[in-house]
Amino acid sequence: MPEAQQKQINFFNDVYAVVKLIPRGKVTSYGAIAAYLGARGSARMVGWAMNNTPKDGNIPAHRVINRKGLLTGKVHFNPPEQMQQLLEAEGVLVENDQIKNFKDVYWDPQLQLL
DNA sequence: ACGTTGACTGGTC
DNA sequence: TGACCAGCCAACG
Repeated sequence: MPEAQQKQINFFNDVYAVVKLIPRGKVTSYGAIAAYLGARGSARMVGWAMNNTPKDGNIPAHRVINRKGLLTGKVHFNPPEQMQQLLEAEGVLVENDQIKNFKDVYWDPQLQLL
């Protein structure tokens, strides 16, 4: 396997690992994950990684949103409505593709270190 | 090789 | 929060 590809897969795995650590009923942002991994590039890489999220892995991608609490990635779900549906099922209030109690449900990966 | 694009973010107004 | 801009890096045509 090419070295570059291996490196990218490791980055993906890190992203997935952090996403899996997000407690039920909580959400976090792409930037927070990027920062936790050492800001390797930028938050866009996290979004790119999510775009390659393996469907067969138990990745709660619906818990990853942008800094404004907006469900920017809902269109990448199948179907898109499922993202909000999953969040609401966990107790996260969503309205108009946006987290209502964003501050309350926000979870910072850094807390995982404690 | 270059320009565009994107599940982003932080600063400014 | 909204709009606009710049920085960011890999993928794609």
